Order: sequence, then structure tokens, then C-alpha cells
Amino acid sequence: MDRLVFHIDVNSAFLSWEAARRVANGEPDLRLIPSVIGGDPKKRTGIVVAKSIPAKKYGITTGEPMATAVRKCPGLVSVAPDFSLYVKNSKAFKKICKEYTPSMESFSIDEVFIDMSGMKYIYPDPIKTAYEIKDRIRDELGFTVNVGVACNKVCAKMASDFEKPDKVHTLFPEEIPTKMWPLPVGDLFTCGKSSASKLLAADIKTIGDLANADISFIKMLLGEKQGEHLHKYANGIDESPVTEEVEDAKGYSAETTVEEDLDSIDKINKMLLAQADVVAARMRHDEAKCRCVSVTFRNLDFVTRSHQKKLSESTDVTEVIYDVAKKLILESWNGEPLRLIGLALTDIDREGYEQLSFVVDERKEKMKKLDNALDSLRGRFGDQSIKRASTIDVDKRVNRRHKAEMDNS
DNA sequence: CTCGGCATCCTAT
DNA sequence: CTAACGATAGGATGCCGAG
Repeated sequence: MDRLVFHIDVNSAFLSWEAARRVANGEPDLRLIPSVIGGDPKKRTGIVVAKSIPAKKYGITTGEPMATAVRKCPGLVSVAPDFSLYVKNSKAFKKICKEYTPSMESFSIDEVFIDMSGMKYIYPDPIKTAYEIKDRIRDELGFTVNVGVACNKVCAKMASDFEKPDKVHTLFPEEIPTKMWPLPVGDLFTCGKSSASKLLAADIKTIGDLANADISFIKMLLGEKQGEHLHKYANGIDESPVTEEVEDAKGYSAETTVEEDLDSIDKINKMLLAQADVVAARMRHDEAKCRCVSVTFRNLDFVTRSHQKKLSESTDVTEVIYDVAKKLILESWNGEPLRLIGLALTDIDREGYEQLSFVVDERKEKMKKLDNALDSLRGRFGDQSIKRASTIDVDKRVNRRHKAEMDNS
């Protein structure tokens, strides 16, 4: 039995949400002028996160440095991101989507899949329902979405990416050759830069070329998994279910591009402590521990390296994590200046109770109490309220925006 | 030969 | 003139050494 899946995607989400707020305040509509959401163009970390359609006409692309965007369009209006606004809008948008079926998967802050297969009797006309959802979001919330209607997630996602904004598109099996196959192969979901260039080198230019190519040849080109996936996607095949449950995190990480290069072990360690503090607190909030710590760093030539270590025992103690991180950087950093430093905790352990040992490690218990005290203060006053004295001077460089702020009410 | 550990690459929003 | 450029997460892959 064929499924019925919708993919609902907010058009230029961050920019639309900022624009909708301004319009509600009687201010001009950012969507009608060349505008972007992005960082400070004077800082090297400033990139374009979202763009208006007029900005796109100047050749401005998502992800490009703010400085080049301004060069392409001197009058460009740029607005700094406001994450709390996005969380509010995201929730409102998902609430409407969820009214149509119990089976909704949050794919990102601005995208959902909904499974409408079981809704045939309540919503007998899928296209009409798709239009209704789209129009309700526009009229009630003040921003537009695209809806893709298909038999599986990949086709629904490809369909929602057709003409924008404020559109409903279908991609049913019989439409695949005409609507999807003519597209450049790089437009296929999960066909990124690397896969696209390998395929192009083999003269596979369109999704149709890929769909009709020999599967074992594609696997040879792209590797076993990626080859299999892309070949199936190109043929419109995707069995993956729409899943409501939010999966537990498999890792916690923080990385920071610094404004001033890190050229001493001291500066690096301060960053690592600030990151250990933030990332371990997030992990503890989820009642998780990690068994692996890794550091990542990037030099001025953009060469990125990483070094990791598996622990003999899982931990959630900031101090332990920081100690391992210091050791890792000591073992792997060659002294060259760095533009980025990061800390990741993986190999997550969610087994409830830790084993009681006969010998209680007093030091460990004390550190744990300190962490708990810090966590509860953070819980009450927010992440910013408490800092270790030694990290205060680097703290403003640490980006504390994280998933916990995004998810969950 | 298989497996775990590790470094790196790829992809997404 | 070029290339320049985020944070976070998950998965894949290739290599190496141990058993």
C-alpha cells in the first residue's frame, strides 16, 4: 500500500520570520528588498544564514561570507540572527502541521514531514489539504511555506524544493521522469559537492542519468552506502518511515571560530575550559555521560585536525573532560596559530545508575557536587549567569547557542 | 580475518 | 587576482594494530 507523505518547508525561514515580525510592527517587508540574516561583516565569522529572493538575484548565496555579499550588493540590508524568535515561530508552525495527523517528524527548525497515509477518510483530497495547511500558515502566522506531496520522504522533500515560495507540488511515481529526472544531479537530496563532482566526472549530469545508470558502477564511484542511497533516491525509492520520536543525542559538541588567533597553550586551554563547561552541562541536563572526548582545531590555512581519546570509564564531570581535552591538545597541537577550536563528547552512555564502588572517590564526589551546584544555578538563571573566573575573558567568544534552546518548550 | 579505535571526509540545516 | 566562510550533528570510510 502506497504511503502519503507531506514535506513542509518554511521559505527562507530566518528571513521570513524576521520579516513577519517587522511587518506586524508596521515596518517594511524585508522579503521585498535585497536583505539577509547574517553575522557582522567586519568579523571573519560573519556568514549569510538566510537571504531574500531579491538578494538572491544579486548572486548572494547562503553560507557565503557577509563581506562578499555586501560587495555583490552594496545596499544590502543585513539583520543579526535572533534565535528566540525562530524558536517561537518554529513551534507555531509545527503546531499547525501537527493538527492534520499524529505522525509528524521534526526534521529541523523549519521543516517537518507528516505522514498522511492513515488520513484518507478525514482528508480525502491530499492536494486540497496541502493547500489548506500552506494557506493557514500564511494567513495565521504571516510567513509562507512550500508543501511537497508524495509517497515517501525523499520525493516529498524534492517536491517541496521545486518552485518557491508559497507553493504546493506533487511528486508521485509517474511524475518522476518529467519532474525530477531533468534536474542537475547535485539537486538530489544528500548529493553534496563531493558526490556531484564524482558523478559529473563520469558524465552523469542529471538525476535521470543517475537513476538509469548501473548500480554497481555508482557504488564503485561513491562507495557502498552513498552509492546505494543515491541510486534509490534518483529512482524515487525511499522506505524510511516518518518517525515522531526524538532520538537521543549521540554526541555533544561545541566549536568556536575565534576573532583573534589562538597562539598560546594558555589561550587554547581557556577556550577548552569554557567549552567543556557548556558542553558537559548540556550532557548532564540529558542525564548522559560520555566515554570519548575529542578536540578539533583549524589553522589559518583552514586545515582541520582532530584528536580523540576513549576513556576507561564514562564521565559527566567537567573537570575530568577538561583534563582529557588539555592532554589531547598537548599531544596533537604543533604550536601554529589556530582560528578554530572545538570539543566534542561522544560514545554516550545513558545507563541510569553508575555502579557503586566500595571505595568512594571523594574528589570525584566533590567535583560532582560543584557541577550540580553550577547546573542548578544555570537552570534557574540561564547559561550566562555563572562562569568560571578563569574563562570570563574568553567567554564572549564562546557561542553558547545550542540545541537545548531550540528544542522543547 | 575481524574488530575496535582513530582520523578524516561527507552531508544536512 | 584568488579565496575568503558557522555551529552542530550523524554517518561513512579507510587504515592500523591486536587477538
